[in-house]
Amino acid sequence: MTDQQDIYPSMTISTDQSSENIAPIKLGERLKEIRRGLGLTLEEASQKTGLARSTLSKIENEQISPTFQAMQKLTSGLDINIPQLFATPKKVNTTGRRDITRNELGKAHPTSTYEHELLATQLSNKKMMPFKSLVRARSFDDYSDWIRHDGEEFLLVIKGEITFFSEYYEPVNLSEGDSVYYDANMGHMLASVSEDDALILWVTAS
Amino acid sequence: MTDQQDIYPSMTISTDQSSENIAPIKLGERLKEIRRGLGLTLEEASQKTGLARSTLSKIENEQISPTFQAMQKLTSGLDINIPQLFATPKKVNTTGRRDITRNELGKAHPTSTYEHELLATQLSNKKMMPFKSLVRARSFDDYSDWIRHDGEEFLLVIKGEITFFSEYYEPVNLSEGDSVYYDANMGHMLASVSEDDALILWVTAS
DNA sequence: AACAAATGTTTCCTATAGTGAATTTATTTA
DNA sequence: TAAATAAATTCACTATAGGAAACATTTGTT
Repeated sequence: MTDQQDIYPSMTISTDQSSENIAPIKLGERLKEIRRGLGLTLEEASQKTGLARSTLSKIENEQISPTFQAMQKLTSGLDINIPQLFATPKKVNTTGRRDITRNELGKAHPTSTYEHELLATQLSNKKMMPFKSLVRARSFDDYSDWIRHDGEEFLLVIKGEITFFSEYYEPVNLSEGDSVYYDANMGHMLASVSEDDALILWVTAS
Repeated sequence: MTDQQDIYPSMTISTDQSSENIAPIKLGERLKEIRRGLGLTLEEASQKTGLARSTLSKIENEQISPTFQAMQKLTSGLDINIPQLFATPKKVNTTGRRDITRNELGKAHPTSTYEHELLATQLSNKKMMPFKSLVRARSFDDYSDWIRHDGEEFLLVIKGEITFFSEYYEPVNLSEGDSVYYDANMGHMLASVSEDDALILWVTAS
């Protein structure tokens, strides 16, 4: 699945762990709060960070935009967390999106071991990526190696029966209606047990 | 669904964004990975970020230390978040969790309009919450108001037929195999059309 | 191979970040 | 209150980031 993600925008998952997407960040203000919170003067902060007193002053007053180097000195010197200093400027607050995919009318995406049908491909930047898959593989050997990628995955058997192989567990058979939720960093793969290819629903999030 | 989430740890969804990683940083290297991962050339990245191609090249090769301004352009232009920039992608937190739910053996959770069956309840702090639901409601009037909550939702009709009502769209009928992906902030609700209660799979992420 | 097209790097210049010293502003103390 | 001291800001300068274009390198094509 992973290899072609770039080509399919609808396959992109918005990782969106962005903190409270607060306004266009007032880094200076923030820094001042932090320094004050630590009860430090500019001079003391200067000592700790190795940045000139004047530089700190300018940063706090938004007169200059510190370099990454400077920020590293700041964060290590004052022992603060870089990600916190940032805020993603644009809050995408998506609301009201909707995408219906009729049965069998998803976007086909065949591989050697699966016949994927991508769902909700009209929407990009989703938190989840849902798709149905026909499991063509019949045994472990149909794969060259474990499948492994970021995020978590949920799968539900819609039709047929499969064996679910995973790196840290014994293989287990899943029948219609059975489901499994797992960490996708753990190697995993599927094989159909039933005569016909099994049909499953897959949802990924990262 | 929302009202009782606190009581059920397995219903909690990990919003993530925990502080985690300490600044390691080969920023340039990391940026290059990200850009490449997005399948962008320097020129394309330049267009998206508003930073000169040469500047991007220098940043990637650690020849300069970008200013905060530049970094903001980077993160908003490439739609990446800061943790992503600072996280070493190597740290595979292979938790190796796995949770199988056999057909009809999920955790029952009945309401007036739905008969929910929670799946993967052994795991807490998941990115997604999957559950099957029998749709008992037969019409719009069975609800007092729109259902509305944070996150995004994916639903697939397993059995029967339903009408999907939503705040900004006309009602639409969904049959077996049909699915819909929508923003859960948008008011939504379901009613069974079929004689028997319809069975659906639901996955939520926020 | 020879060429063309694209992608990436380096150069050279301007704009701006960073610094120590001078200046101003706040705070303390007599 | 003013003087003394501490703290923060501004000044004048140097160092470095950012941009346009030249240059180099890679990739694809005939």
